[in-house]
Amino acid sequence: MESRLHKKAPKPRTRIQKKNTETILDAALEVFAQHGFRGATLDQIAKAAGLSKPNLLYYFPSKVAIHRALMDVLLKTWLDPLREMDANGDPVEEIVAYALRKLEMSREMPRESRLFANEIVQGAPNIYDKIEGELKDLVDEKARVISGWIAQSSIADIDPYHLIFSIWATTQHYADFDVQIRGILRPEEDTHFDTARVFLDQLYRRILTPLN
Amino acid sequence: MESRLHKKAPKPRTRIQKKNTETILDAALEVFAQHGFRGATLDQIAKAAGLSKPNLLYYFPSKVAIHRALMDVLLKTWLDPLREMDANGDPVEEIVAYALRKLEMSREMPRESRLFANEIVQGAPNIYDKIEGELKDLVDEKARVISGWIAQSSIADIDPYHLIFSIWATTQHYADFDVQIRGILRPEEDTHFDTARVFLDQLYRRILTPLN
DNA sequence: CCCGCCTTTGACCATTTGGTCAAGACGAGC
DNA sequence: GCTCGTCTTGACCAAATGGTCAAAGGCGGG
Repeated sequence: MESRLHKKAPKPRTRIQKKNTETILDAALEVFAQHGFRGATLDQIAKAAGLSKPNLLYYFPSKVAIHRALMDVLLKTWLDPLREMDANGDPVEEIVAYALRKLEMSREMPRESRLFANEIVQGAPNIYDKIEGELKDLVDEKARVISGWIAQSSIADIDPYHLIFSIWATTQHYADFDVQIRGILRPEEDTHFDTARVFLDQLYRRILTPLN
Repeated sequence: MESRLHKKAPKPRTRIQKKNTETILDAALEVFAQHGFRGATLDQIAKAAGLSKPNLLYYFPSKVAIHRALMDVLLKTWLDPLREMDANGDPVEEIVAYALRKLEMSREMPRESRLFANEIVQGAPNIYDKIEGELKDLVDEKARVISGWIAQSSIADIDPYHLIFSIWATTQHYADFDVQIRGILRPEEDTHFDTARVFLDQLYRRILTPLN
């Protein structure tokens, strides 16, 4: 029962606590994603959450605490698509599916993507330990899987790490640089995500399929 | 002589003015790139420039003026590699060379890349007009060139816009997400840029080369 | 209906921040 | 070495910002 061994004990007891912490985190996501940590203010978050500033600080001890809570939840969500990549599946399909899953995340969760982008661009001051830790571990593991596929000639011979980086880059780009893309394509609705899906499917299929 | 028609008249008259405005812009680049516009402070910039805060404001009327001056210079530099893409050159080589040129920029000018990234991620509040303007125009023009190459079967049939986006994404990623990449690869020196060059060369060559 | 606890907030505080100002330092031409 | 315009800065200001606190509001169990 006592899982107090973990540093984080986010235990919303009452339902009102649960509701409010969620409201706050959602508002914080919105604001942090748009302005970055230093650029965001408690007043903005409070207003977005529909609560008073002292009330925010009743649920979270400080601004950084809100940000940290957000990043903790985020990193897990963020890595899930990569975790799902199955060493026993069809190699090309697994990697392509991973890329398309990430693209889908850019469409569905652009705020989370931008929050992450802000944090990394500014030097990852709050999550560098996690990058060196669980992120690196997961990537190393999956890079090994990909290397295995290459060794058995199931996919073309390419650097697994740079492959993963390119998937991150090309998919997250559609969330992080959204304004730029919309400024250039001027898409009706989100049609550019459909054309992006076709493009990325084609791209990764072509580089991965072995030449023979 | 009187080029007063242009809104911007950055005319450093004396050499000391020229030197100081340059010093300030360099310091501002450093600070804005790391903290974003709102996260950066005049004191930080002043300290980085080795000048007093009032002295900054002697050369630039305000914080936003510094940022604007920086973005003005930057956008031109940023688009140069794409401008150089020659409609009369060898299609595959032209595009691959463009990608590698952009990668080189990520290596040589990471601060500029991150400044740009910060601005776009946060919704491009200060340069949206330029995105819709000269950036879109240039991209449209080059997309037409690429479409021409596709029509004459010089390269494979892929969406020109998404191709350009993917080049931006995969190359700028090495500057913008630098900490993440270093956290994962732990490269000695900048060796990962060399492996990235090989990877991207291979990648774009393979998707562009027509199947036949 | 009342008690005690969870929740909410107006008023307040210290610090930071963008920006001003007036006075002083400096430097090039005479 | 004097003068005038350029350059530099310490002191200052008003607004914004992260955070505190005491008091009040609300709500469930007896």
